[in-house]
Amino acid sequence: MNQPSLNPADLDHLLRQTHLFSSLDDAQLAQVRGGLRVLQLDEGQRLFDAGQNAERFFLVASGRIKLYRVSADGNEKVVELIGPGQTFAEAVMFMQRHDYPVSAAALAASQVVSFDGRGFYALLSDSPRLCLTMLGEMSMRLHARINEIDHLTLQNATFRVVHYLCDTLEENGGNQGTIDLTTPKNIIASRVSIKPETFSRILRNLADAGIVTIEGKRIVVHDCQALRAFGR
Amino acid sequence: MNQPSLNPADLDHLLRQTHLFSSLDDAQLAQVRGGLRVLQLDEGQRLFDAGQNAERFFLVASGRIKLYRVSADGNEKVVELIGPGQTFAEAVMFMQRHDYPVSAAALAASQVVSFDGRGFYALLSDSPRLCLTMLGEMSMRLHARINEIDHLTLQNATFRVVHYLCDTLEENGGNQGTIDLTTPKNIIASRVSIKPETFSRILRNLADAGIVTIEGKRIVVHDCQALRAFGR
DNA sequence: GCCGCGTCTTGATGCAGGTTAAGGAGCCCG
DNA sequence: CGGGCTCCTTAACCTGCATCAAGACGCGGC
Repeated sequence: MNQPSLNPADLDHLLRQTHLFSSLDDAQLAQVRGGLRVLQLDEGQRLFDAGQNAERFFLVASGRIKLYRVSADGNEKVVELIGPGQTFAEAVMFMQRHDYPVSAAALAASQVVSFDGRGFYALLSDSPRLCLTMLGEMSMRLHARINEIDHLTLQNATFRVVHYLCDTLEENGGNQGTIDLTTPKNIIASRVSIKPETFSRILRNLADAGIVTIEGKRIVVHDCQALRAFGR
Repeated sequence: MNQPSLNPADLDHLLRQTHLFSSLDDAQLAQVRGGLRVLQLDEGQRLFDAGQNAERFFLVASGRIKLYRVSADGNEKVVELIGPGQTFAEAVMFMQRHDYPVSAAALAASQVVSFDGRGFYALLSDSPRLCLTMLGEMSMRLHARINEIDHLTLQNATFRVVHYLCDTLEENGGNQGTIDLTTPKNIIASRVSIKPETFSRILRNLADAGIVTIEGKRIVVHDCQALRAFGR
């Protein structure tokens, strides 16, 4: 629960390596620093709810955040998983209706830095370079969403699982072939839009086909080629 | 096929009422005009394919364009329908991989204006106001995509049809209660991610429930309230 | 150790929407 | 008018994934 509060040096390092802030000069960075707050979140703690008025955006320092939607009948869809070094909810600043389109909650104890949207908007309005960085960031997000829609409508559940495994494989330090599921399986299932039962079954199919080995929260991928090929 | 080529006055009018260009001064608008081309597309004609190198973005003057993806096994998903006055593929300019994420084709004979991406990028890089307009535009798109993911994962087919009907109802001149389907039903079906047969069935359900009347390509909505309520 | 609880797996059954197949309704063109 | 399009509808059947229902496997607390 009580992590040591982010020290100034670490915070500085975090800000400087955040892509969104990469084009800022010292004065601008100082202004960003002026409006920030550091939050400690317990496991399960909610950060904001969909529909809530959005004045701030966020950067994860440690832990893990889920962005999700809940339907009228209580079903939950995890839209995105956010890890250390990643920002979220920046795009909200530009929306006509000024509120969060998703909810956010901590999957584990987390440290999150929040920034003042208004202040950052001011910064944007006289720094074209910053704007272009932001535009780049947003077009990446947009593209990712189009891909997700593609996967939901043109591909099946197995494909989505395989895709998720390959993705986390290459972002978790190269092609070691081993994936440590930091995230609970039911959350991953929701992320790829299937039920936990189905996720379990699909993993077993992959194991039965000799493509992976499941050891609890550790998945060993034997044949990355075959894995990609397995989804359709 | 041979529509009269867009005359200069109409073109001027079109550019001036396009939201994306709303903040431009005369000099900037002149620069935009310098890099544009007017295209005449026949029904069914493709404008670009997914994966193709993207140097231009577009504005529809007349007609109707579909943006879509095709899966390995030949299935097609219409991601968006673009009508007169709307722009598309602007976001592509900012992507690292510089190519279209979707394909585009004309659903009917159309006139489309295309713009030079590089030139516009230059304009952006010294006009923060233009950047902010662009950011607003993109965050709207992003939000729309999140909603679509929500609808695909948390709502059912009937909901999506109802939602589509309500949307087109209010964008086609107020709540008259009558929708003229300018777009073929199989395209609409793909847009809401169902098969034509299912679309047909759902419309009949709505008709059987007395909520709408179907007269070929014309749908009369009797009770907009009940229509909204019918999706779950 | 043993209990209690949350996560994960496995099997049996159900159902929304896809698939297949067979007309019907326009509509263009001879 | 009639034949051949393409688009749409209807009906019978099928299937991928959800749902429901039991366990099994941790793992922390005492």
